[in-house]
Amino acid sequence: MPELPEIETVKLQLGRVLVGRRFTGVEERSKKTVQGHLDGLVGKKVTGMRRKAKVLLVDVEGDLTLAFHFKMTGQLILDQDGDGKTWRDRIVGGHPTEDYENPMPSKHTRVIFKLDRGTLYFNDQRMFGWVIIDSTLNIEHLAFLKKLGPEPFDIDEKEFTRRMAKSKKPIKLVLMDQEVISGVGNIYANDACWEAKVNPRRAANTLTAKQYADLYKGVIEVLNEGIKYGGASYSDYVNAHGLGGHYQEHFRTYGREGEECLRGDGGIIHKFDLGGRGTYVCPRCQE
DNA sequence: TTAAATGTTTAAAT
DNA sequence: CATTTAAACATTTA
Repeated sequence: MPELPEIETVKLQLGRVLVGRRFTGVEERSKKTVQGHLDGLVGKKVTGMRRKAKVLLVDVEGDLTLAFHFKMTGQLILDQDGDGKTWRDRIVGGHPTEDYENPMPSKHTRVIFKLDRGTLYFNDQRMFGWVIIDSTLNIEHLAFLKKLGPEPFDIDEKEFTRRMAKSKKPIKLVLMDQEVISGVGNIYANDACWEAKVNPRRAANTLTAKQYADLYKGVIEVLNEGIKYGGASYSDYVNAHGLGGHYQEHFRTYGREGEECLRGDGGIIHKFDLGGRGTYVCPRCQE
């Protein structure tokens, strides 16, 4: 489920307990998920957690770093007592599914990290996600990370405008282009456009100065709100566990097809396809 | 049975 | 070259 706020939530919640733990074993269940040699982790402690856009970085003793990309359906589950059975001792993050409370490992478990206390499971239903282990330096020089644009938080309105206005593509696609700015995916792009009263189809170089400014503020606002609410999830598993993920209750447009616009302007949220992704607009305030 | 799903890459078409 | 469209990756669920 991974957009920036969801990964940030995993970093914060998981980081609290994972930092300081020591790897005691690894099990690679899906070869295609992993790049590098995980066995180098055994005997080493986690020293820190970082995030670059939608990529989670776990720093480990000996100048090692693990990089996780959740893509559409990646999730991390830390089972703290290590029996894999009950969910009450778990810290879960990423794509919300029944696996949040199912016994671990499940059929979607791709990598198992055994710890001195507890077990960490990387699950990924659709197997688009990846885990890369390498030296910290090499991870930081990964092509994937190097080509990422800055996160919205790291640029000002002027730079945001400059970057957006370079393209004629629909503004929503430019928002989601990780090489222009990074961290914004489909949900937050939809909501940011609504915040700014901008039609997602509008050519990115044709917005008014006010619209660029509003869009910049909108992106920052929805991302910050996402982080504040602990990311988004479809199910209520996370809520039931008190482990975060309430942003879905605050979606502006995403998943609200047929519902009234939250501005109360009487518009009915309309869904259409843009660049192959579900796109939601209020025809009243986003024209 | 068909469509769609919170990501990214690649190729082909315009 | 810039942009658009489609498909691919693999699986589940509505």
